[in-house]
Amino acid sequence: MKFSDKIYTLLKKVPIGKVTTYKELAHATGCDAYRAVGQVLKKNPDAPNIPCHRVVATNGTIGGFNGFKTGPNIDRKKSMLEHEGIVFDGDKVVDFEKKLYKF
DNA sequence: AACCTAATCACTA
DNA sequence: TAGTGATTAGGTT
Repeated sequence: MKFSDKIYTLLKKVPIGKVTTYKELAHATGCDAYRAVGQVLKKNPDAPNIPCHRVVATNGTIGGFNGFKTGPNIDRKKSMLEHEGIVFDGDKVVDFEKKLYKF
């Protein structure tokens, strides 16, 4: 429970207009459980308070969302991020490293 | 350069 | 205890 709880807390700390990666998130928790992060987010116990859409892959791509590696859900996520101030170039984030929230 | 495979960690049933 | 997953990195073609 510590791992997931940490993930939630960190994610809530991410300000609007910023994004984070699974790797950074995992490293912030102390483990490199990239996949575990996704697992925890998938469960998403506090969806409205946890911006899972601000979590992207390490290379800047969205990676996946809501169990869909690609498709309409991804577009939905992109729209949300654009609304937050994040710009998307195809499936990649523009100035991703610049907008990456560092813990 | 692009694609595919294997490895790794935590969580759920 | 065993299986799964919203990934990542590396090697191969």
